[in-house]
Amino acid sequence: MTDALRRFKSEIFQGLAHPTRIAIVEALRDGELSAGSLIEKLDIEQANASQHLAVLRSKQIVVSRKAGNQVFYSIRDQALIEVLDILRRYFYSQLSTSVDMMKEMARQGPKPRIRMR
Amino acid sequence: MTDALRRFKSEIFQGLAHPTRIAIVEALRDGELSAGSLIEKLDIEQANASQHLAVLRSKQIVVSRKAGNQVFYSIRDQALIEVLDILRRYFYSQLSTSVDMMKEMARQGPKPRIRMR
DNA sequence: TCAGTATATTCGAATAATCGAGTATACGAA
DNA sequence: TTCGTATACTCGATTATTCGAATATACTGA
Repeated sequence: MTDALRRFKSEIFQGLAHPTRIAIVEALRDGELSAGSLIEKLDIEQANASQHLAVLRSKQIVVSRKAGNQVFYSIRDQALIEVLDILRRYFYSQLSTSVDMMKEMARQGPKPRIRMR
Repeated sequence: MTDALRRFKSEIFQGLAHPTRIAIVEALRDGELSAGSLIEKLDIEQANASQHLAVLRSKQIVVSRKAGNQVFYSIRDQALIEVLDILRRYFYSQLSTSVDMMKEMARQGPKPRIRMR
């Protein structure tokens, strides 16, 4: 049983292990949004959004509701928001002492990946 | 800054996105352990353990301390334990209502990948 | 120095994740 | 039915993760 629990947790973590998917979950924090609203709000490709939403669905992180020809997504459990909040605090507490963070962020720069706003 | 925060979170999640690494973090819950103790306790290959520990180190999830011949690992921040606890509660609350969980768990057993929607 | 123990790293193969482009499906309105 | 919109899925290429095996490094004690 413990093993199943660990697999379950790792699936949740895997589901959240991408910046875009975190952005999606955070965007849903205050309530459901249609896939289209998410795409617009996050400025991502439609196909990409759909793929990430499929991942979130498969890990049971979000649930979807169909209304007419749109699909509304919402977070399945508030616990996940709690988790993100804990990590936000963790991030800032680390920031004050950790210069390694700079390394981590710089690692993103040199390669063709451009981001970093 | 929001972007960096999301990348940070996703790195943490990625670091925890493997059952073995979750087992390691849980084993460290009550205090530091040497790499050897972890290997024995979790019954995993030495090289594999070392690789997973390297991941956890690179994501700043654990810190290591060298003492003579051995290396002791501990969790960098209690926040991560909190996160695991939240997910444990989440798991059990889902269990009572979610039959999909069984599918998820069954998927882990035999080799053939079933694709269900 | 050498031998033994503890841990880390490298290698190569297998698997999985990711992306954009293209295509398919579902729905509402005409 | 057909059209237009919203969303999902498939494909192929690229990159990342994972594993065990082998090797390397670091430390201790003789």
